[in-house]
Amino acid sequence: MKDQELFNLFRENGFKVTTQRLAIYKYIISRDDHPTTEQIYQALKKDHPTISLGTIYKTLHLLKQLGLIQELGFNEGSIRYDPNMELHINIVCTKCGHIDDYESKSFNKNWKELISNLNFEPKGQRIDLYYECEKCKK
Amino acid sequence: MKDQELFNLFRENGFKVTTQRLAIYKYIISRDDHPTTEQIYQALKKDHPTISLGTIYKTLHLLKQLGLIQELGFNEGSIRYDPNMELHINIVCTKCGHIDDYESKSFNKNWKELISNLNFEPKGQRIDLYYECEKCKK
DNA sequence: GTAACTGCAAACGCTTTGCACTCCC
DNA sequence: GGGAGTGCAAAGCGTTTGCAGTTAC
Repeated sequence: MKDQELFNLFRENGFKVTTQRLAIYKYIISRDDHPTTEQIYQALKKDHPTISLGTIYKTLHLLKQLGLIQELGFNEGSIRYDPNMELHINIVCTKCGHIDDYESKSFNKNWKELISNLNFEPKGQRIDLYYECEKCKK
Repeated sequence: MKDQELFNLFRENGFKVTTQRLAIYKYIISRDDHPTTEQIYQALKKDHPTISLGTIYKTLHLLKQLGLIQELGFNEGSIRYDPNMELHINIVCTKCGHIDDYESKSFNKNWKELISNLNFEPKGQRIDLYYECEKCKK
């Protein structure tokens, strides 16, 4: 998404474009794992020393509301934020919590078929596959 | 699972069989939605007036450790407990949090195929499909 | 008898809230 | 200029922990 489109999306929905909001969104899409709030906070403190956790939480809710990110709640306590809104599988390490996205055309085809046979309209999905990653096996 | 098998599973793993543990497990499997800790607590207080939330949390961890239940973390804050350990789809209402299990043979077939093509061994999965239920639409 | 479990209360950690100050538009 | 947003600190809430009393075996 171009910056201009992002700005418009914010403004059309009555939200202001601020340095903090841009920094948070850009940070999330720059990563292919799905960071926690704390990771976002730690990473942004370098360039934005006064940024607060409160702002990060508020911004994440806003981004979710705009359909730009998805929240993935886990049992470890923390929530992770996934900017990949397309149909995909989260490959999750149960030890360290690392997440990789995985795309399978045959899975997607089957999923769409399944959805078209339902008698209600789905609003989204979450597909997790759990395993133990190489690092954690050692 | 027969009571005797359950007792043995507990004892083989060095855990004692207690009234509270049995009550918690039986309550979870008696329901087809997936209750929260609070719901379990409220329901069991009637027959077990002195039961505590602490005991419920400890027991749930134990049941998870024994592979009898699965924890489903959501963003609403609370965790839900699912005694269905077979491959299935959770049909989740995003408004009220109600969950129904759904089984699809063609999905299961496709999923197993997908898993057999991976270069690592999966430890489990979680498949959620989100929608808005009839009650919440009104 | 004794090691494990329960129940209670305090502690914990992540998230939300309230409010004065600041900044976008 | 005015209202929305930020940053800070306090409050909130689900979960975990510690420990004395109790129970399974």
